[in-house]
Amino acid sequence: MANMAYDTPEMDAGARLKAARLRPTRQRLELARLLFREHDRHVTAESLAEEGARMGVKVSLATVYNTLHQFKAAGLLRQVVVDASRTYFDTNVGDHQHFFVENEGLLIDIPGEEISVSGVPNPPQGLTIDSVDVVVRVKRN
Amino acid sequence: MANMAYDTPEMDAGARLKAARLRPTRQRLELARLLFREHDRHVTAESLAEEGARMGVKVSLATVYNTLHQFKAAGLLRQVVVDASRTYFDTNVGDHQHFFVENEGLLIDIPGEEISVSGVPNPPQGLTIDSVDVVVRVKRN
DNA sequence: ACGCAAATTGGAACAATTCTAATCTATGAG
DNA sequence: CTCATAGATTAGAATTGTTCCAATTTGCGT
Ligand SMILES: [Mn+2]
Ligand SMILES: [Mn+2]
Ligand SMILES: [Zn+2]
Ligand SMILES: [Zn+2]
Repeated sequence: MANMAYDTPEMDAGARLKAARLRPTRQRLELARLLFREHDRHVTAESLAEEGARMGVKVSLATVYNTLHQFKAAGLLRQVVVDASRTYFDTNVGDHQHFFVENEGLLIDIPGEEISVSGVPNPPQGLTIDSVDVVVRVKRN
Repeated sequence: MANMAYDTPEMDAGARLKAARLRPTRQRLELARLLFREHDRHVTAESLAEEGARMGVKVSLATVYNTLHQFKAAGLLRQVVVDASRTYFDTNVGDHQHFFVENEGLLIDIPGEEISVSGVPNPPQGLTIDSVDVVVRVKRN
């Protein structure tokens, strides 16, 4: 077997779950296949559930929520906060930022190398930086 | 009368509403007084409603929501998206960014002069930049 | 195969927000 | 001033996204 990165898009769903120490249940396998079929997907619980339904995957909405949170906890997904009423999950866990198309609820990646934030002051005493998130809000002309 | 900026914190609630072309109702006046009493406040509808209740201001929650949105539309407040389950409003409408203390739901201002974002690529065709928002997520040690 | 911890599920519960339709009020025309 | 009316407020219902719950099912080590 060729040398392979720990977590690659071409890694199959089973291996992914194993690496994350999550039981490879039918639901998790099928959701992982949907999620990691392509790169850089941005989904909400609802959108993923719908996609599952369309693809004939039988999973309850509760399980979609559970799975997204478990994948996030396992580092397979990251959560992106751009909208006060919906939670987005991102299959791209690397360093990058986002354009957010307000009226469409669409997220577009900005590679981490392109963008940079400088001059972030030290946080107040007793606080440690977790992440620096940039959201470029854009509107369709 | 001394020369005065268009929208200053020391401006009284009535003048503020007049400048924003909003009828100076009792509720709007009282909420404006609470909001602009100090600089740089970050409130949620719930927190402002509670504060009102504490201060003996009689306003319904529906009106708090209406008022926050109207103030925002009038440019008196800006909305800050940092949490997927709550909407924050900011009395500081100038250029600045935020620390967000995750578990406490607390927002802390970062002056706009200190922080700077560079390398934002041009948005995809047909999209125009609305704002560039930086959220530095921090955790209590 | 069995037993059991872990996972799934439908539906109830929740929390934040918006909506509705009835009532009240600021305002400006007369 | 008085009044008519457009605009504002309100209680409570409705909606939405998400979490919780208790019952059932399933993956997996023995
Ligand atoms: Mn502020
Ligand atoms: Mn919600
Ligand atoms: Zn992304
Ligand atoms: Zn602020």
